[in-house]
Amino acid sequence: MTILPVPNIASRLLDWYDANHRELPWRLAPRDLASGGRPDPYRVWLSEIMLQQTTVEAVKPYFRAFLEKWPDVKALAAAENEDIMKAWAGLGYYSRARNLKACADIVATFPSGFPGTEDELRKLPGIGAYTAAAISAIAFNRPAAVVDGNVERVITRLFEIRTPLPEAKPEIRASVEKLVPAARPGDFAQAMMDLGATICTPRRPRCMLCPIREDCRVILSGDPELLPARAEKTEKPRRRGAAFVAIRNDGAILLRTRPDKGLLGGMSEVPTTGWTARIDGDTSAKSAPFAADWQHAGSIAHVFTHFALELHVYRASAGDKAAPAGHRWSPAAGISGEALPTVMKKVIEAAIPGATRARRDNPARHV
DNA sequence: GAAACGTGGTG
DNA sequence: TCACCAAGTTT
Repeated sequence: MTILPVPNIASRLLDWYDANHRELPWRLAPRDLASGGRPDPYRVWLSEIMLQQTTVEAVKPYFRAFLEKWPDVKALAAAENEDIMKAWAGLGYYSRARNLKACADIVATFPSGFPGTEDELRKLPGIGAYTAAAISAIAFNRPAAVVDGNVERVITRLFEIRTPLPEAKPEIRASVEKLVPAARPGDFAQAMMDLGATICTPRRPRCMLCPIREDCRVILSGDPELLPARAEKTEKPRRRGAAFVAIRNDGAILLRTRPDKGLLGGMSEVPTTGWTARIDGDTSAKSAPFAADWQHAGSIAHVFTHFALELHVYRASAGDKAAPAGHRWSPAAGISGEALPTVMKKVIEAAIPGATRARRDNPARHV
């Protein structure tokens, strides 16, 4: 009797990918892919850094803006750090922007541009295990085991790995290494991620549409939604503080720049009481940058990865006062172009509604 | 290994 | 309102 060969998991996943892959700004157009083209390593790198812990939809406009401003790694290396921080503002995890620039500076000195091996990529700032494997596989078509959050979800369900993360990581990696096909490792990596993003979703996975459901252990014996299991997380502390929006006669706002390291490193902010300490900060107007008729303008709430913050916002007219040491007056028309993290945009909006919105007539508007 | 590090979407 | 989570890296 004849036994028909059963296509293996990678084959079926790639067939599904060919028919169902997402078209994304950093991916090659289908016809270029069909003719054996490879995506530009610079674009792959840029997109992968932006996509770290960040949704595809959030990344798209930033990716387009960066590519327009800095079309290649040499252009990015030639850019001012400050301009990169401004362009990154709102995307979060700002150390990525600093590392992006540091990495560009290094790669711009390499005659052949980005290296293609995981080991070499791994040495560059901002590139860890995942990103090194992703660039190596996607841009250079090398058989790297790409393991991100999507892949962890797909693999733990496929093989019913009930060990909680992060303890299960080595086992997951070993499983992926066995699956990576020699022919199309880059497409395989992206297929796994697309499957995780569109079919094997965290909640309510669409198992009926899954190209590898026949191989899936958990679909038969359990609830896919329960995997991957995760170690218990610690409780998120709440912190409080006050923020001060000083407004000069011409509408300029008093700003300062945060230190390069730590939370919101290198980003701009209005003066505030301390609020990154473990203890609650002062929420009164007592520690304002200078004496003035500070008016309470309400409070804003913002949730960071490891703590929730409540900032009481105070507003005052500052006349034509000179900026205190370490501070500067930012012209009203240029506020939307400042490197302001979202929490600070909330603060300024609470004091001056509409102040941070980019306007057509605003020359400082970025993007 | 654990903690620090942003933000926006979703149920 | 809240908890979870998203193409993770660094210290």
